[in-house]
Amino acid sequence: MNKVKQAPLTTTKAQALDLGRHYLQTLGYNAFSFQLIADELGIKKASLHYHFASKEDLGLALIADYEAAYIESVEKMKDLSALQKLTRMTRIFCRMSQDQKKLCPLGVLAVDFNTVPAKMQKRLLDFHKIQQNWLITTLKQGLKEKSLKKDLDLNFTADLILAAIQGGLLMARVRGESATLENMLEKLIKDIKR
Amino acid sequence: MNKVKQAPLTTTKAQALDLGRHYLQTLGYNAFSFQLIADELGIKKASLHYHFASKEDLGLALIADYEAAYIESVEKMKDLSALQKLTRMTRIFCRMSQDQKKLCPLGVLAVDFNTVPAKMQKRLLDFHKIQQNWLITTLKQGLKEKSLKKDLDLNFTADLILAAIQGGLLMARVRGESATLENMLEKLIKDIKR
DNA sequence: TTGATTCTACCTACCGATAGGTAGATAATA
DNA sequence: TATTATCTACCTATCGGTAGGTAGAATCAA
Repeated sequence: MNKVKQAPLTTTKAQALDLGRHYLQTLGYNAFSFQLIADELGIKKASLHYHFASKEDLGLALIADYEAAYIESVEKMKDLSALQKLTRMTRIFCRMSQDQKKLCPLGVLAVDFNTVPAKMQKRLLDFHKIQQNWLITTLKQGLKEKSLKKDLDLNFTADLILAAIQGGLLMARVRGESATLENMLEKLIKDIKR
Repeated sequence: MNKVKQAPLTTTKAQALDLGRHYLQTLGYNAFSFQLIADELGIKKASLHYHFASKEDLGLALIADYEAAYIESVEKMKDLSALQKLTRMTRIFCRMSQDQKKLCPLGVLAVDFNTVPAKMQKRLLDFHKIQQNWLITTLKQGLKEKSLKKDLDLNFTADLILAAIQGGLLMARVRGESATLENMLEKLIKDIKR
């Protein structure tokens, strides 16, 4: 008797965000449009502006969305060993690449950085710092667990992993294959194991 | 008496290419326009189409231009040791980042890959393979010269260096500093030294 | 319970700006 | 005179964004 109205499985706004992320990851920020998303949803572009007042709005929502997903998946790993965490984390990006050679939204927006509103630039930097800090913390955990080489340079290693992921995603797209990325990240972790 | 007409120091076409590369590296492929370049040159957009019939034309020229510069600088290094080559090569990208946090044209076009004509996609792959092969060859040279660790995985190391460069450039832009990239590439080379 | 009101989520129709690109005239040069 | 390099003027398509309207669901008051 209560809850007569069944809520839609996914709202238009949520679907729009999904499509937005898809097009951001495949086409880049400047090559995807409200029109593209609206067409895919079967609604009018103006209706999309009801949910996202501006492209900046949508862009900020996409970053927030991706960040929330990242934080959630990191949260899920909190009881794992450092090595397990690192492996799972890299697997996220391998799957991303396997899925139509998509790129990390952060990497895409880094390329489009200079064409994006200042507020988005700030969010990007904040998010990047979160990723960096998580990696450093996880590497520290690995040192404590004695699963990583004890003379590891934490900052360097964290940056190298982040760069390898972003660069590897680019290379996977150009080559049209994700295997190299998977091998690279796998070996990279093996190299820091003691 | 011969050569009455002094050739312009740089032709309009060459200047357009320089500006095109500049905007490609700072804004991405889809955010720079003929208008932008024409304005900067002080000519009309239509006049630019005299030199480059289409944006694809300009894009192909930019790739060819960058490739030529790459090959030339590689040619200049041909008598150096492997370690010197690697150091000089990474320095090219460090300077790129120092110069207004520019990205590698290849990395930019990898992000815009799906929005770019097939002919450009092919050239990108070709060029990428050239870079990869050069790195592998140089690493082999390093093995012969006994300056690199003898158990080095050549393909992995070459890919890692390429990825670290592309990813590092992205990170440098988001962070607004190039120091990390320089440190990263320096340490990466140190790590493969024996 | 009914009627008025407000809210949600869409619509049509349009705006100015800019994109890539073309036709054809014109000026300067060899 | 033929070629090169530029111009003016225009095209169509699309961009992000807005104005104003509407059907239907939800909320609130009598």
